Amino acid sequence: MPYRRTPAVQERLDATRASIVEATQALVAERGYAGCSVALVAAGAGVATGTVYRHFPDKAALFTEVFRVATQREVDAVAAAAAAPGTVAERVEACVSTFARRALRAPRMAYALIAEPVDPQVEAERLTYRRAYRDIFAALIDDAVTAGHLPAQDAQVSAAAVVGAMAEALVVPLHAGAASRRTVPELTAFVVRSIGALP
Amino acid sequence: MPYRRTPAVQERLDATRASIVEATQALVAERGYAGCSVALVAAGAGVATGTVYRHFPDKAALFTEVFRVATQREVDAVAAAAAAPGTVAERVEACVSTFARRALRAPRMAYALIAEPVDPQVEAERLTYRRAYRDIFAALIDDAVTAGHLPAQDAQVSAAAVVGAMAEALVVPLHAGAASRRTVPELTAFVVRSIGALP
DNA sequence: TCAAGTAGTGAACCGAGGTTCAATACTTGG
DNA sequence: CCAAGTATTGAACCTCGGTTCACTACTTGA
Repeated sequence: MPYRRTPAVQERLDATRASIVEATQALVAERGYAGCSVALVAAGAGVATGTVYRHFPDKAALFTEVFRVATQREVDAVAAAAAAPGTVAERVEACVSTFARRALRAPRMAYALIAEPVDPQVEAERLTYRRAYRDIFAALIDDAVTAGHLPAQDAQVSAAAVVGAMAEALVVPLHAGAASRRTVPELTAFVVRSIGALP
Repeated sequence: MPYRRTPAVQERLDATRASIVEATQALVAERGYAGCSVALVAAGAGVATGTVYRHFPDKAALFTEVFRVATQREVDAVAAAAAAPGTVAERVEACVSTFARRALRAPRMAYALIAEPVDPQVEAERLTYRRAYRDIFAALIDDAVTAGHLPAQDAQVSAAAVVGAMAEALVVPLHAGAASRRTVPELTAFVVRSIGALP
């Protein structure tokens, strides 16, 4: 009975796969999707280009996974902020400032996740995650409207608009490399007003 | 004294150029940038591919011009709405509904202008036009704040957020092909609230 | 040590689509 | 009609980065 894939080997395989993902993340964070060839990824991970294809069917799949992992981290952070106790305004403020501060702390990566042109497969993933953000805000808004803390409104539309407002208000600062000190509080105030909450 | 470029010839050249631009617009409106090869553009304009390159240095230049013309039309429409007399709320409402209605009337084109992945040169143009939209709203907000009709706020941030809100709230409807009847009024209400205007 | 089988390699391959250019068809003033 | 110059053509070219695959190096249990 010859070769079997032992736990030790599996572990090494997993480590290689992880290092590929890691190298890709690092490259995206440094130069965005644009400057991210498979050859560069492989070099970054210390493997041959062919090895990348033993772990991912194609480049899009690799990028999709990297995008998914990075974005899920952000979504989780915002969801945690939304789950904290407090008034609607406080919770929304927490969400917005969490999102904005994290984005501004890693501007190149944030730009890649939010706005950089990507191929259609990754773009589809981006839509999925925008929906995840939207759902967080929609739930918050829906509850507050039901409880009478917010004026009647279509939570889906409001939530989508909030997500767009956050993204757009940060695109220019992300390009510039840093936001003015006032951007985050201004944006949170904007969002609080937009859903009709009292500060 | 042989060949000179006579007015008649110049007219024909201009017409060819225009038909190339027109064919590109039609193609983008129909299938987006993704399904828009130079060969297809040439076929649509009834010329050979080489002819396209006698009018534009490269594909990106052609696309940039098409994008610019199409977007300028939209910006002008919104600017006209902003210039109409009325309260801040009324004028902002007019801007938002103008933008939204026009987008929903030509969803594929609107998606191409607002959100479809494009190559970096066209993306740069997109940023320029987002800034144009932003400037319209920023001027409106600035004036109203100065006049005491709106609470103090950073007009640049608010305006950027408004633009993002409009874009994002429409992306899903544009993908779906049509918006719910409520989307436009909900969005206008959102924007009016967001800048602190009284309806 | 060995046979069976898998992971890793990286140079070569490849396709799609933008771009070029030699050849052709026109246009112009005389 | 002609010479000089221009517009048009479209098949061939080129590029470039994703993908493949024959080959090598390992790993495994007996």
